[in-house]
Amino acid sequence: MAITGSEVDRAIRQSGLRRTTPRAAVGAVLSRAPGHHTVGEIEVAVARDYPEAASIARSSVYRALEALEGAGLVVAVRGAQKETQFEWVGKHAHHHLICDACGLVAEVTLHGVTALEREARRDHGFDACVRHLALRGTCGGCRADMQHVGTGGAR
Amino acid sequence: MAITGSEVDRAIRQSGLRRTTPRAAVGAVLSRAPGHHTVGEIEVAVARDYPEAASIARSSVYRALEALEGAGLVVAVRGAQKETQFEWVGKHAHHHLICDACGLVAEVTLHGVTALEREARRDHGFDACVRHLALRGTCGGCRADMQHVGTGGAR
DNA sequence: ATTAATGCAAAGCCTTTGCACCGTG
DNA sequence: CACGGTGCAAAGGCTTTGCATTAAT
Repeated sequence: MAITGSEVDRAIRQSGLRRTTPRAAVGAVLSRAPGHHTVGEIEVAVARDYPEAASIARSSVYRALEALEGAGLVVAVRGAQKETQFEWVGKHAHHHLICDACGLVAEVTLHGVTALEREARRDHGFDACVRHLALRGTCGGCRADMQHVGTGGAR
Repeated sequence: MAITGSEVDRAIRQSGLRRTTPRAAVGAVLSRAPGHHTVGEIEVAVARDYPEAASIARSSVYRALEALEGAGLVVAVRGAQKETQFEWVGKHAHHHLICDACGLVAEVTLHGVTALEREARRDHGFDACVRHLALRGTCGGCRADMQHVGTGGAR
């Protein structure tokens, strides 16, 4: 016990999940740090922020994330990198612009996504759930740089 | 050499890549079978369709896919499943609606995506490249079924 | 003839799983 | 008190990498 992130705790319980130390700690860490995080990062943050919780096994972090994801409190982002990344789901869905050149991750709101969901439902009878959407591409700065280099390879 | 997929061969060369047997075979197999394919499936298909090519190592399939992806001829889809899936990129970008309930994959065209790219560029100066977009959610049929079951879990 | 890609095999690494013990409801 | 979750450690499986050889330009 302990680790009373209050808000997070409530969210966990309201999802019908048992409030356990690993889940509370993982939830607290993620909710406090917006953005994408690997399991390793989460494990370190948990150990750092909750030394009292002593040892939270890595497998427990995985299982906690699985539970939280199932409850819709966390989204898993399986991107280009091998390691899956996780992110706390805030009030409203938001979106990320990930630059393949410099790795920059901009957090923005794309209104077009709503239109997209509507289109899927109206034209295809599909109930899309876009809790999180990441668009890959090139940010303005890097695009300018590429002009200098010339024939940039791919990736 | 051999395996003259003509069209695929040309695409490979025009991308500035060397046309090698593994690349040509992998490209031919993918271009002939629309949809997502795992490395294992591709390996089997290559061995089946090109017995003449004798042995194409699995690592070569991986490297060929990496090269083709870098050239923009193939897209990698890292979804919920552990195995990465690959797909040949046809003329126009298309989109997939993946039902989390029944696994159905519908291939559709979402015009809203273009608007989304425009929005990213205009409002955020970001040059998004959406070659392939998969929307997860629930298809019409499964949504109807869920009414019966009641409190459906997630995933 | 150069330079890069392949094949083979072994290592890597993230993730999952089994089982006994402990915490939660 | 019963059930579900946790810890620990080992297994699992997809992917990557090193090096000598072979193919492509």
